[in-house]
Amino acid sequence: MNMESEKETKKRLLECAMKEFSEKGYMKASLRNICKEAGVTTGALYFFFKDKEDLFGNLVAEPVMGLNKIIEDHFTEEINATNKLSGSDISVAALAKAEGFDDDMAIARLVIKYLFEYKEAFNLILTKSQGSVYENLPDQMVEKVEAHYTNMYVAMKGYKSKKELTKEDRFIIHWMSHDQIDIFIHIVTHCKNARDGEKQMKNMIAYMVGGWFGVINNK
Amino acid sequence: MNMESEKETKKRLLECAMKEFSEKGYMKASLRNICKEAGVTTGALYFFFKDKEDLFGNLVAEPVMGLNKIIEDHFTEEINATNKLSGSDISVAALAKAEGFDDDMAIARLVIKYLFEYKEAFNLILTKSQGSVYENLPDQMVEKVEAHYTNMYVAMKGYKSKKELTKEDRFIIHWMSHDQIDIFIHIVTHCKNARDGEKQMKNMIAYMVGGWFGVINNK
Amino acid sequence: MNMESEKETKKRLLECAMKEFSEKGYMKASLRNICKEAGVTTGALYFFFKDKEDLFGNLVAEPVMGLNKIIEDHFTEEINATNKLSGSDISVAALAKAEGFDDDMAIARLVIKYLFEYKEAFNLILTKSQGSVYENLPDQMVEKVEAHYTNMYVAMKGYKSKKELTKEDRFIIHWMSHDQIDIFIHIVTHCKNARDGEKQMKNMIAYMVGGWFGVINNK
Amino acid sequence: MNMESEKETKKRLLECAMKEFSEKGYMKASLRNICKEAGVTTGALYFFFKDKEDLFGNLVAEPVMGLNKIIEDHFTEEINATNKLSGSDISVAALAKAEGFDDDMAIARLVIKYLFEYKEAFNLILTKSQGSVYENLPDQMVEKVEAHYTNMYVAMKGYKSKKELTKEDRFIIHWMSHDQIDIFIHIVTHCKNARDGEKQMKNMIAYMVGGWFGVINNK
DNA sequence: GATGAATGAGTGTTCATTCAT
DNA sequence: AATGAATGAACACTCATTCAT
Repeated sequence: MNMESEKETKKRLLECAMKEFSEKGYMKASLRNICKEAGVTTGALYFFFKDKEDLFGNLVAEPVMGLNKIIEDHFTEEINATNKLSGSDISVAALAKAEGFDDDMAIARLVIKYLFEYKEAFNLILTKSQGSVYENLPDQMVEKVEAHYTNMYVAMKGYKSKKELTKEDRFIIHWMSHDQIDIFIHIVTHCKNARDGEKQMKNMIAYMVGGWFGVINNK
Repeated sequence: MNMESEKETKKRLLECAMKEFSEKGYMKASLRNICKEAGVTTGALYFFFKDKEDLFGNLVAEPVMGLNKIIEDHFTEEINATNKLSGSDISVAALAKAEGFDDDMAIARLVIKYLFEYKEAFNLILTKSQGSVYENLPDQMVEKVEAHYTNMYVAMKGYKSKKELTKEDRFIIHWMSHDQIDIFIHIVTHCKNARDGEKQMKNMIAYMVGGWFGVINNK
Repeated sequence: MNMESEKETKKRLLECAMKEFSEKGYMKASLRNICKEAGVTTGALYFFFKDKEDLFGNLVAEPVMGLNKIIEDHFTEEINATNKLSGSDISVAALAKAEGFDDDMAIARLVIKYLFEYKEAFNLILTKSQGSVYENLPDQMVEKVEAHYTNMYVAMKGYKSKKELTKEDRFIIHWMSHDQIDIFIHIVTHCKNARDGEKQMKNMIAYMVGGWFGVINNK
Repeated sequence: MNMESEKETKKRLLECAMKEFSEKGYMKASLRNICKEAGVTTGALYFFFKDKEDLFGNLVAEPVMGLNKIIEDHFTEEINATNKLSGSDISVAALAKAEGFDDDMAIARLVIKYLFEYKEAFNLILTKSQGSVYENLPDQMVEKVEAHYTNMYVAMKGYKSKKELTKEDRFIIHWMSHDQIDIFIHIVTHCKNARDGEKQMKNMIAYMVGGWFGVINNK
């Protein structure tokens, strides 16, 4: 068990952990099983990882941070830009329409590419993390998108400020933000690779853009 | 513990189970806790319920079946109707456009009303059932809707038969079916009552209808 | 395992626990071992006791409370009595000398009798409780005695109030309080029964009284 | 980690061990923690020390041996001297009274000075050694003192030989020996330095001497 | 109807220790 | 002189479930 392993034990543990977590979910996954599968004792696992949460974290932390960075880099600067324009002129609406969604497609492509780079990890977080600290990740991402979408919505509706938003406005904005994230989740959990993902995304963007106009023009 | 309880034990167990499952989710819920809260021993629970799954089932089975009936009553007969029409004439598209969504709003109203009648139960199934046999209920409902939506999609696209459906078509149909169900879930988990739910639903239907046309007219 | 046990399992567990704790001390005692010895599974133990601490508590809590009551009943009322006399007259010193120690012998007899009633338990607390919540019990008892002894010391020294106490006074009072408790501990851990304990106690009281006068008359 | 450490690793390990043992006691102390604190791996510890017991021993063995030597140098020669005198004349009692306690004060001063020289170590042995081979050190020291005190007691009582000692005599001798050791323990655990220790000791010696006469003159 | 007792397998985690390099 | 890796046994504790009464 020396010649063959040589520092690969950790890798093996991570692989087996990925398998176990993927099959049973965070809570039902058994560290004993992971170790048995990896051919080591439980003590070995605790040499490499602090605890169950840490083991799971080693599988998903990096991808999550990378994704957060991508989203924040994109949306926060966009929010700043929009805020500077706020209250200015009619072209805001036009801009939102014309450029907003093109932009979205660009970022979406980026996100999808990233999601598939770490497909396994994101599948884990998105569908098997209940019980871990990552179980609310989708919600957290929705929150991040929501600020951006609120601005877009205000512009497209022709509101002069966020203060004009009704309770119904806020509800549908939340839904659309949720749905945007859900689209990404759906793609990464239903497509086998990034190319396929991007291909399907075209229709989904069309769906979402159609949805937006449906909402904006409603009543 | 005799005069006061008398056959109310089961009711009390169900109430406490609802509370425990809602707070901790199916897996983390402890039967011990439920019994302690209900003021009985674990043995009592096993007199009324076969096991943990059965206890959970008693909380949600009826609402689920009721919902299934509503959906099936509506969609299966519609599918039959559509199938008889299949391949016939241009009016199908018109019908889909004109009546399809009106119809959808009607059924949606029905569904929402029903969901809120058993709000607690549906919240349970929809957000706290991981680990139980109900964890895939949303997916199962998506499947049911999908057949109906496939027909609608075929009609609106002007296809002569389902055989013309591409892989991309099937993918977006699946997504839209999923999204339809998600709309219901979103409403029942985010609105406090049926009236509020119906109110928010108008925008969501607009979103969905907009999305459909976005997809149908895409490219 | 039914006919023979019949509600005696708890008793058997307590007996085995007493044995295990006495042999290995609180920390090194193994619940597994206790259960094995008692012929039940670990789950059974947890039916009767909340956790390790609770099991230990069941062995010693009652005796401890009883002892506390005896001590408090005796000393707190005596402190009240002394406080009412405070600052009054010379007879206080006389009283302390003449009656103080007689009184002590009376209470000592009471305490010793009680200690031997629960000999095993007190041996446990006094010598094997490290790691449990009872590990500081002797210190706590010292504190209780200390208030009483401070009053006695003040009276015997002829001080008008506690404010006259020097740092050295306080130190020796603490030591003598500690020693008083230690006498009880010594007796219960070195004598086989109450009769023997009382017998030895006479000399120990003589030692303590002699010590007091040695201190009071010092310098 | 080379330039700076260079053979200071052992010293660092000992320092960290002292801290850990002092905080948690022998049993609860974690070698892992000690090594982490010292900035080395557990393997390093095992290069310098055989095992946990050996590590603890390295902190306390030398002081313990030193103390033993002081006590033995003093008491054993005294016992020899007394033995030679045994059965001789009345002056023995006088000697015991007059010189015995003066002598005790001298040796006590020596002991206290030594205890404070290795204050940390003795605090460790005296209050944190449960679970290690040193846990009975106080008892061992009591044994050593006991032989000496037996002789003193015989002399003061005017017995012609040890054979006259009753069970009660032996009991109170054991207690007084125990108390003598306890006085040292109390001082080293309650005083901050040797000067303070010696100061408080005067009263304690007065207490002990008073106690002795109380016992000798009893009944 | 319900209790009280008990099972047995499982959980994550910690520990002192070992040893090839 | 020290590391990094790994062992293996132990730990307290929790769980759903069973069943005689």
